[in-house]
Amino acid sequence: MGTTQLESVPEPKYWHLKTVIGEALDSDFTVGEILPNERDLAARFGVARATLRQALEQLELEGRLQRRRGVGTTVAPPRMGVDVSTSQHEWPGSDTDAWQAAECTVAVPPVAVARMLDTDADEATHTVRRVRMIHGQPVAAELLFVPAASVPALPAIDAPSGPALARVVLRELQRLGLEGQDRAVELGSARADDARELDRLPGAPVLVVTTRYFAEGRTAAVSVATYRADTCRLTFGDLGDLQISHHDQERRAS
Amino acid sequence: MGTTQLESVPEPKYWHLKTVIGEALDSDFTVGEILPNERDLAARFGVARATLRQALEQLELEGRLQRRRGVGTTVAPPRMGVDVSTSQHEWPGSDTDAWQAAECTVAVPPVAVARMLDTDADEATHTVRRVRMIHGQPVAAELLFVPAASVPALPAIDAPSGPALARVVLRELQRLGLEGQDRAVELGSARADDARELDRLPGAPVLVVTTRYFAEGRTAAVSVATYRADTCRLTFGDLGDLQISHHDQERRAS
DNA sequence: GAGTGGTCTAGACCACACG
DNA sequence: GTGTGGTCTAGACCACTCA
Repeated sequence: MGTTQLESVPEPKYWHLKTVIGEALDSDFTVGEILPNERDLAARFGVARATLRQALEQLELEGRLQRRRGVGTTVAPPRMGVDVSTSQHEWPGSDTDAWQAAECTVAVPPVAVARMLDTDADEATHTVRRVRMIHGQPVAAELLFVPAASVPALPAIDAPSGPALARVVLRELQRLGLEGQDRAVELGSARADDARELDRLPGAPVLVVTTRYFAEGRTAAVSVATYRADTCRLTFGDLGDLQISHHDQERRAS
Repeated sequence: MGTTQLESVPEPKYWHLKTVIGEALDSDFTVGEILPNERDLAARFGVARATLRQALEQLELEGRLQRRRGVGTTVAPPRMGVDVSTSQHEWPGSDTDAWQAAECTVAVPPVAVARMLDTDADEATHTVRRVRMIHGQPVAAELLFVPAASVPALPAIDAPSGPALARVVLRELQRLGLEGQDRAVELGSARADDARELDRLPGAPVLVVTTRYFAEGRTAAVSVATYRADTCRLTFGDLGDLQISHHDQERRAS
């Protein structure tokens, strides 16, 4: 009868920990500040390190913490709004926007992409690989699949390769025009190559944005872009500028 | 010199496990089939159960497995495409679509929502709570915040409450018309109440869709909908019908 | 009650960053 | 080298489902 809280529904420890630490982040820490290391924190809360880590993982998933091996755990800035809806009739990366370091090879796309492009399952396409940078940070890694049929002028000059070829392919797409697009978003985990470019570990949670581009009455290209789920809030429209921190939601009045 | 694989860059065990099991799912299992239990699987692969679980967690995150306490682990069906872009000038849930079990209270919204609504931080709004069902399964739990200013006809008849009031509020919104909307998607983890309605454990990964509805030149309502990240692929446009399994992406030709 | 996944522990060693 | 987070182990107990 000493305790004020009946334990009829025992909340998991890591869940309670997450709440406690989350509140501490709001009140006692500022963005960029370094937390005590995991062994100290675990001792301080009287739990095993694995349990403490479970709580930190959740907070990292929600974009509130950033952990780097060999460095430490820091308080993450609010997620940035990343606009994913280009104007309906313009190819992204047109001029001086945030896509960088294009590379281009010829490869057979995954069957799901081939299906969208309506090409044969083993037909190779131009495959542009590029990274989207914001504030000097990589936020997305993209593969853009462009069937030969969409860039008919190309085969004549297959001399350039790598970045040079990528630029040529993108320029040809501009000339093609764009009639519309289609999008889907789902949760995934970063492949090893994407993880490297996004400065994360393999398996890190990412938002996979699949875009179908239409031109001349058919699917002219398909893009698969993986966005860092921890740092990005994908926006469609003008919502991007707003300062939203979703965890505010936690404490709402009844 | 007996091994064919040089271990210069030792891949984590759970990562390798995930790949192996993932391939087995493609070749040896069918949707809905039950996997051996975790203790058996761990023994079979010669790893600790915690390591095996790390691999299963990743596969579940990618929507390829479904685990239920007391039951077992089953092969998940491909994610379903859920259309999130209602026609630009129509409120969702208009007539016979997939939103259900509306409830309505009056509550102070989280400050992030109040900011979008341009209401005072402590001003209460009508708060409609409903669940989106597809194929008999709950896929999303939504909170719709409607300031009193958006439904001026209401205060006169505040007699009904609960589901009845919810329907009245939604009907009033229809009358208001809709000029446009705005959306953002980010990764989150399910709060306890959402988790219950989505038939998941608290903390389960969800895609949080924040929508701003415009009418009469201002923000008429804000919706915060949490979609099950394991079973849903959010679509914007017509992409929803396509049969995409994203993990096809894994094995692409070089 | 038997069997499942979920939580938790107390260790150990490894890969990496930084001074 | 020292300190950090990342991986891994071999157990234990709990909450849940179902026959």
